[in-house]
Amino acid sequence: MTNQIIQELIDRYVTVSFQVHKKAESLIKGKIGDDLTNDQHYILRYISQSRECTSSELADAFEVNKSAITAIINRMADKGLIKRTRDENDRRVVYLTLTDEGNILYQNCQEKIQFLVESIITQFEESEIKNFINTYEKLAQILDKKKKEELGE
Amino acid sequence: MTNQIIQELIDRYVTVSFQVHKKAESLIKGKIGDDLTNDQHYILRYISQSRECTSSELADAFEVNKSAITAIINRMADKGLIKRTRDENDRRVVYLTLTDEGNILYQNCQEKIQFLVESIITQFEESEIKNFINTYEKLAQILDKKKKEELGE
DNA sequence: GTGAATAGTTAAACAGTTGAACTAAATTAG
DNA sequence: CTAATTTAGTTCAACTGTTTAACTATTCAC
Repeated sequence: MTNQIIQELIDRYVTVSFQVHKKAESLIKGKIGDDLTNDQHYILRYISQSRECTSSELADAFEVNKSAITAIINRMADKGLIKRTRDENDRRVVYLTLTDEGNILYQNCQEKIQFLVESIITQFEESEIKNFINTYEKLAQILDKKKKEELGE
Repeated sequence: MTNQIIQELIDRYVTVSFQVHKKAESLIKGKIGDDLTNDQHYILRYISQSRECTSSELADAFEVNKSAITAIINRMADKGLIKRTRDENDRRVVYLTLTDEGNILYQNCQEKIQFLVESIITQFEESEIKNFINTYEKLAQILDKKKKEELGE
């Protein structure tokens, strides 16, 4: 690739990734409504998909400090959406689970988001969207490696 | 596409887009350092690329309220990075420009981010990354249309 | 058993966001 | 030409998310 082509690709990538993220967040927010923030919805998703979810795991996945997770979980626990349970074997560990109320709210939002994403994905050819997601996943791996490199320096 | 395939694609997409966004933000933050937030850096980028940038335009691009932009611009103007200039023809309008200091800081960060993105992009075959960005841009358009549909309802 | 590591919390400080109320200027409609 | 409406932007209160540093409580390693 020539320098010029690379410059152009960088510019297009930076612009479009920003735009897509902002637009997607905005659409999802419209679906979720005022009961949850997007982050909170994603945390409910993460907890419901993980077998034994802890604050540290969330902090890792979200790439934020554990205290940021504590704050979010506090708010959601106050609203009765999440329950904390101490591990009896290692009493430092706290497992996070959805309450019934949290689960109902999550499923409700999830369904709407599912519809939204489906209505978007199905506008692409199957091969195009599959290639897209494949590259996206490769990108995630590369970013992960990059992150570890930077930390290792 | 069968329902099952669609479900799987939705799940992969939601997961990977979240991951890539978090990882990319985290890497960029590492490059920018403590002088700017990622949002602030992107605002500098936007202003420096736009000929006559206003708060309303930024609010539109960022999909947030104008008052959110006012708050960000206030902080950056206080730090001497951005200058406000009233339009003499339409005195409601305020144009935003970078100060020299703002421009130097921006260029400095921009260079590092450029290197970062380049080191990532060049790990893909030219055709793969081009296809990826093409689909990404198509996605941006679809999301835009979707947004307008939702507003129109 | 003592010192280091781990899981999580707390508190202060700040960035980002919303919604509503506001100012000031421009546009439009009668 | 005035009055009502729209537009650009700001202010304020309230809230979410984040970081950093200091802290508690527990477990691990030697």
